[in-house]
Amino acid sequence: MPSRKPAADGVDRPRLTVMRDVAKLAGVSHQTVSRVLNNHPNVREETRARVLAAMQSLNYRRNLAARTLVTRQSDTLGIIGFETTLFGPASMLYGIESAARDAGYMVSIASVRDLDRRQVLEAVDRLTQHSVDGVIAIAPKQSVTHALAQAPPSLQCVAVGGAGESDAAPTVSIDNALGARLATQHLLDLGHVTVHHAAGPPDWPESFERIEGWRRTLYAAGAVVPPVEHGWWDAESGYAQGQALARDPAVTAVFCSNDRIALGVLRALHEAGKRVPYDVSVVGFDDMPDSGFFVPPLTTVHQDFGELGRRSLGLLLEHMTHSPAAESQPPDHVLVAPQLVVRASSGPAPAR
Amino acid sequence: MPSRKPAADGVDRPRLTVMRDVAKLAGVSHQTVSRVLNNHPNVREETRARVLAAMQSLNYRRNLAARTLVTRQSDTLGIIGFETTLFGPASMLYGIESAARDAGYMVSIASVRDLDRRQVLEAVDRLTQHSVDGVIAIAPKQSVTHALAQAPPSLQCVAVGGAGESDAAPTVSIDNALGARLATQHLLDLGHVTVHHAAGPPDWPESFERIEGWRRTLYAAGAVVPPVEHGWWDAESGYAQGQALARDPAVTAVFCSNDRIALGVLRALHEAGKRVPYDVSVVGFDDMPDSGFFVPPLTTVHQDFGELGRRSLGLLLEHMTHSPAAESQPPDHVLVAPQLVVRASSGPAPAR
DNA sequence: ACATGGTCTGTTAACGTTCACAGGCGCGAG
DNA sequence: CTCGCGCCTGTGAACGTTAACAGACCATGT
Repeated sequence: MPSRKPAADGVDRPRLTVMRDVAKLAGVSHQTVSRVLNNHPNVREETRARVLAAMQSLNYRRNLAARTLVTRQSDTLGIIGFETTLFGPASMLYGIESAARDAGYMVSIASVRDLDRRQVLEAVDRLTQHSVDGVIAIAPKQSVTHALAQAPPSLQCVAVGGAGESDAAPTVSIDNALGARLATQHLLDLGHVTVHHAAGPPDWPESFERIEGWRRTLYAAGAVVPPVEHGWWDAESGYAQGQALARDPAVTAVFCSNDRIALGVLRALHEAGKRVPYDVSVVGFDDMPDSGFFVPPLTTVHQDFGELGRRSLGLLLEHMTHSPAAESQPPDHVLVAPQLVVRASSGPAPAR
Repeated sequence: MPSRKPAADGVDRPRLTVMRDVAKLAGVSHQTVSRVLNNHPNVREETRARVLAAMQSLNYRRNLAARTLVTRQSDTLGIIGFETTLFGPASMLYGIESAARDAGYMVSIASVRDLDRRQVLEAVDRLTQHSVDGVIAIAPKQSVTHALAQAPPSLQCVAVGGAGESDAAPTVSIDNALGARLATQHLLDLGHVTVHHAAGPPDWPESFERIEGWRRTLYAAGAVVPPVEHGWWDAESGYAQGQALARDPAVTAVFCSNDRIALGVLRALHEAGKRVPYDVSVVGFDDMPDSGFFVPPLTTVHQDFGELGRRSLGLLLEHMTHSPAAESQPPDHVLVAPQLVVRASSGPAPAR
């Protein structure tokens, strides 16, 4: 691995202030400064104050690299990101980062373009080299958690968002099945005979679990389960699926696997002359910031991505503290409950 | 500053493999291993191969903390992020990160909740402590670039997205005035007598520059410049502005400061019975992934956030290499040109 | 008076790299 | 043959912090 970055021209060496400088000014040894810095109990109050004052006046910052070298702790967490330009992942990222900051950690991010094992392991490797203390993977597919299992065992990893259960790593995710049930039941309760589904990609657990939740709800209600079309997560795919649904007069209610798909479906229905919600009801999933301003405002399943991020951080920290103790028991899984947000896009089934 | 993170229980010390181990196995000195690692020219080919093989078989990874300690280079860049859950900032973040990876850098992120000087400086401080080699600030407001000027002079900073010119730091941003001109001129060319504007927050340079670009274009065309309402960047604000605009029969064309505002305007117009584009034309700014699936598909100004991220990284790297040389000349500013994307939401002015 | 133990502080040795320097070796020129 | 000058390699000392240990000091109980 050649290092092709601009070599720091060794011309300027500002000689930053270090512990010894502080120590000299405060008239103590560098070790005492260290003790003050690390809140050791056995420092006389007056000494501590003197050291603190010296640090202040010299504008001293401790050198984390040196600290990391000896403690093998970097106070840095790694995040493996995927599709972080989208609202969901971006929000999780943000949630993780703010929670991490509050806990005194820095976060480094390693994005992957695809979720294959090679790229994920490479990301883990880069993070490991930068000696992160733990890793959170924004991992919407099983392949990631599997890859994570191959990470050095000393490195604690947790997966967030997507793949529910997994014996490879602890996970935090939305209760997708519950969300799907809420949406579907809501539509059934409105009198719709059945509910169609505009799904996401079939190999994504998030999509799969929503399909299952939808299917089971229909089944439990004795409703027929219409065939499901698969697509991608975007409005374009929703538009295509929506066009097909609009052609079928039996369709009075559509549950979409996310809000972007719903946006496409809304447009397709509109162009086909179907009025929402009078002719067809539409429900989404995610509750993106502007979903309340679609035409009409979208009924959807709200998921709290920030909470997801915070919970995953909590779980990681927990595992980092007593890792060897909990070695025996299987990794735990946190499920966060989503909430139905009813707006104008869903209404009573049209009279027949 | 107390450190309240879980203390690493010093029970397990796996004693990772270090240079000395590799050296011993290859029958050379640790220094030769270092040379191989850093691609120094003066290593016999055969020796290099032996060392490489030893590294391979021991699965050696170099300890970056130690390296950072002595070289004062961490191969890590810092990003100061703001509102990173939104599409624009999130995309820039991603663009920066991928470009950084290609250049051999890791990125650490420090989000700020608000853009006041204190928080920005605190973010810089956290990044400095983790000894980043440079900083890119996603800085939509002047206050950030000003704060950046207070950063330790040894730390190279660039600002991206938003505030155009600034003598405090080099910047990379979209040519907002140009974008506004493209949008406004497009509507004028369609025969609209004038163009109204649904603006963003007045104290954001991005918003301000778009207003100016819009205003100047109208002025140059001899069109009257309608009063402008200010709002936030979201659909809710667009909706409110849209309701007011819908009441005014003179309004036949609206240029919105971003796509989310446009979404709200579209809804307001729709609810007021105005048909887009037959009664009123609407143009947005950003070209978010799903803007092509609004009802109707949105004509908008496309900005390439990823490119913005990449360019800012390039600029930063450039400044890091020959920083003392370019000391004298003022910081440079890169402007990226946006592009008009014509879709269905804009059309000829209605006959009167 | 003397051991005992607690509190506070200083000394020395890691941690794993890179840098500066010093050598050994071979080869062509004097 | 010897000198000098390239290559290639090894030795020692940083870098700035924390960990381990030892010592000084003070109070307390016998």
